[in-house]
Amino acid sequence: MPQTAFDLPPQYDPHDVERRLYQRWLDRGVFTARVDSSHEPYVIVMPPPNITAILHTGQGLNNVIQDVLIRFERMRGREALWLPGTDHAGIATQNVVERLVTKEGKTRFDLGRDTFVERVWRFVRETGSTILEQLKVIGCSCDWSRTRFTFDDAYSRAVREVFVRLWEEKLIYRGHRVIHWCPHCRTALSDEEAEFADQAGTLYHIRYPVEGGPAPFLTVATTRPETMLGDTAVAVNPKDKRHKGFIGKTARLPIAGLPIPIIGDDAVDPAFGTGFVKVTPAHDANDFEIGTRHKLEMPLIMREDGTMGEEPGKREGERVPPSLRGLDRFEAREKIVEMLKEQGLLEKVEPHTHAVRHCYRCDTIVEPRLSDQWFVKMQPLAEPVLAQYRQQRFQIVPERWHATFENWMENIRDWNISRQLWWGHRIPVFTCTQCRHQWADRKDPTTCPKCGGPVEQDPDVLDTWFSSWLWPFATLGWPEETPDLARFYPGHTLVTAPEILFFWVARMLMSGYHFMERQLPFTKVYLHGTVRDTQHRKMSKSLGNGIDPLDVVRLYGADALRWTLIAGSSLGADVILDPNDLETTFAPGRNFANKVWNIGRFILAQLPERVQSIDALDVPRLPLADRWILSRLQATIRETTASFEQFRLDEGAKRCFEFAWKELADWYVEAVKPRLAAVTGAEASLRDKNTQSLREASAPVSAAVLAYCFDTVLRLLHPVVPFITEELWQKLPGRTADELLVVAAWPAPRAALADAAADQQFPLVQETISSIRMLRAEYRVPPKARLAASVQPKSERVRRALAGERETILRLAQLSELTFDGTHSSVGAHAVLADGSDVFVALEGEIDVQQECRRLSSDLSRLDQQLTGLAAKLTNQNFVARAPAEVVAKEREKERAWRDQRQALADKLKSLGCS
RNA sequence: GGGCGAAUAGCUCAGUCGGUUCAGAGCGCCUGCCUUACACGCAGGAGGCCGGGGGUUCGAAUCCCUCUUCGCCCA
Repeated sequence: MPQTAFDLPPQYDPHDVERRLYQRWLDRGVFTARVDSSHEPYVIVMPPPNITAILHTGQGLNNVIQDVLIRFERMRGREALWLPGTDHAGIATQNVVERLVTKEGKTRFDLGRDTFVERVWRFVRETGSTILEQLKVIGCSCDWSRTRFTFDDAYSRAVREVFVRLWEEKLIYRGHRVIHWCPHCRTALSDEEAEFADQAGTLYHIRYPVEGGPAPFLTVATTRPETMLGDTAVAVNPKDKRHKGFIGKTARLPIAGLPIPIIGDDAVDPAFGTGFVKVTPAHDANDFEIGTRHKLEMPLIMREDGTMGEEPGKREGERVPPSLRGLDRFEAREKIVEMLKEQGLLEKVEPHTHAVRHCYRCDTIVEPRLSDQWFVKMQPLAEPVLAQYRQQRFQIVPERWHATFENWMENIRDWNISRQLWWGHRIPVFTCTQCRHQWADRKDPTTCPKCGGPVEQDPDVLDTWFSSWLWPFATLGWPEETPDLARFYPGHTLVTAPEILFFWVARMLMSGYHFMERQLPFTKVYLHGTVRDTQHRKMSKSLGNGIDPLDVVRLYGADALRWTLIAGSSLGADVILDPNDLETTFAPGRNFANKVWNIGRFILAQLPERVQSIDALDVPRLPLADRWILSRLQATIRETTASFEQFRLDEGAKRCFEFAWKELADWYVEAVKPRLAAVTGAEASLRDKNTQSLREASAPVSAAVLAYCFDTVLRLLHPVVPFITEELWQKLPGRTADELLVVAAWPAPRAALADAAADQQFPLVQETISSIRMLRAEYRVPPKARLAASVQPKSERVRRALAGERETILRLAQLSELTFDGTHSSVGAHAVLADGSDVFVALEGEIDVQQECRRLSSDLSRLDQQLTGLAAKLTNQNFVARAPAEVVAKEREKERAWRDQRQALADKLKSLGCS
């Protein structure tokens, strides 16, 4: 097979490669987990994105992390299953489709429930898998044959089964209480869905006249004056001495003009506002508690859409005056404040910043509202999971989430699972219109099982999270006992953002434990960071500070995107990207890919058709450079593997970068060029027959080493940058047409190739070369000028190491001559290596002795400073006595080397006649 | 109000067990190079009181306390 490496373009073009390779992986079915294999499974379930979603950078990060892990474990021989899918996302989807319907000039009410739901299904069929297609573009190796949707028939059966079981276990109940209501989405929300946001508001101090009290009026402070129409009491803390005389008296509610009692309740905070609190039981959760204790009336004074008044069909006018009826709650607020002002009842207003809950889907301010909803009793589900956590049966990484998780689990609150939506799993609760019997059913009943009367189904649907909390097993076919379920449950790692730790992760742990015979769905939860802009603001559509990952793929390639995301996020830390400067943000990834490409281009061009196996080499007899690079590779394998195992993906990626670019390309490749050239005949300047034969003999060896190193580092890099590595790996000699890197074996370190001596000695070669290069730069020696140099090694061992790499030093330092006897002509530049070895470069006529003196004495004084510090340490009895012997020994060794170095410098200064 | 995290080079960040020539990387900057794998590159270089203060220790970027600034979560 002729080498085609030089046909490769000098710049890597990802677009050509990515689509083709991804298709090849798909065609070969390498992402499909086999249910019948003998390999131990490794399972990740993807956090299902909403069907309305298009890929943003945060999801990019989330999925690339999962892809790195799944590719890593797949290569390690596990039966890897990465299960993808989408979430039907009740509120979000209903909102999106409602907007589409609005554009058509209609409302969902015009269409009616069935037609609207059919319209949503059409939307799902048309665009529901957009984001999954986008994941393919960035290289995600999901098992697409197992793609699931939380509204699939089978999945829906699981949801219903879970509801009915919980019902039977009496863990589902009907609650009458104040919940979070989104007037825009017209549905209830769970505690988690109603997010706090600080808001600059106003505190209104309002006077309520008092009948026969200690004062003509009292003053309440509120941020929501419009709710006063629903007040049924004023409360004070009975311990509040200021207001004691008021309890038992009656206040007259302004505007509504109703008498309301003044009551005492411990829940009132005397320090807030005036100490008087208006009590609106139907529109405030705390007031509801007070109202319950005092058996107060609880009138609703707003409709579901957030306008003032009672619901249509209900009695109007009792509390909301006609002038306010139908007004939006915020317009009503202004109007009420105006009315109060006119009546002289507005005492004062002051700015007041407070946390207000907003709908997590539409950002509307949530209205607390009294209503009937279905709740899940959570404590019985949470308790055993918390116990499992404390027994370390699963782990949250990074550990700092520990307290947050425990705190939430300990104080878990019941979960409002009903949503007043049309798009979602219909709640399977049925009521007999005749005998009022109510029950949950796995099948849709036609008649009441008790009396045979007609039945009605609850009109509401379930919270979306009530289906996604079943994701790890409902996706595998539960409640059926499928082979997939038996094989791939429980899974292993869950990768997600901390935002949904409670929404989703905690609940999955609970449902898994509860419904899957006490088997937790995964043992590791990796919570990664958030993608932010340079001002540390979360990327979001509304801020316009997002980065479209597909733009990045188009401009820089998928590998560049992946590289930036992985290398940029250390364990659990946020990733900062600059949406205004994609070049600075993503060019490093592209540049690295290009570097790998060119390393490949060079190596492939050098390799013969048949390359020796690394096992065939007599490793201890190899040149130092070979032994060194092989040893560095073993370290790279070990460190990268360990990093990936601990989710330290950035570390693993950077270690490979270091090896490929710095160690392999910058040093080893450069070092072996002469040896390889001897075979290709490109460099004919061979000095003698001995050298020639040595070079010829070592060319196949260098090829073997290069091939092994490159093959291995491609494997190590593959999880992070799958495309370019696959493309190059397939071009290595000896590859058969059907071999794929994606399923190649993860490298194992070979103990025989670790070489501590080479690790120590090659850096001397590097240091020699660097010091000569430094002198060249210092004296502005023209790049092409070849110089004569002489090194006086500190020891015989060093001499042998340097002499063994004489050719390397000659080439990389651009020398014409190199001796190891330390002899030198009169004029030249000097350097001293860390171990005290002496370097001299002949620079006839170009040397400035003054400059030479300055440089060497500055080195000397730096050393002196270091030595003084070190001496102080070593003469400190406390240090010598208390520090570990090993540390003391190291310090002594350091001192010895520095003294040698210092001596050599001093000698040089003397010989140069520096003052 | 309670809790968590962050602060290290101009920028974005590593620094895991307190001790290695530990003060690092990438980008940016300066100097010189198109050295036939790569200018998306090569070689050399400048640049930091490790946020302030206090403490523990033989020894602190690293552990403790405190202050300042920023971010997040929960009520």
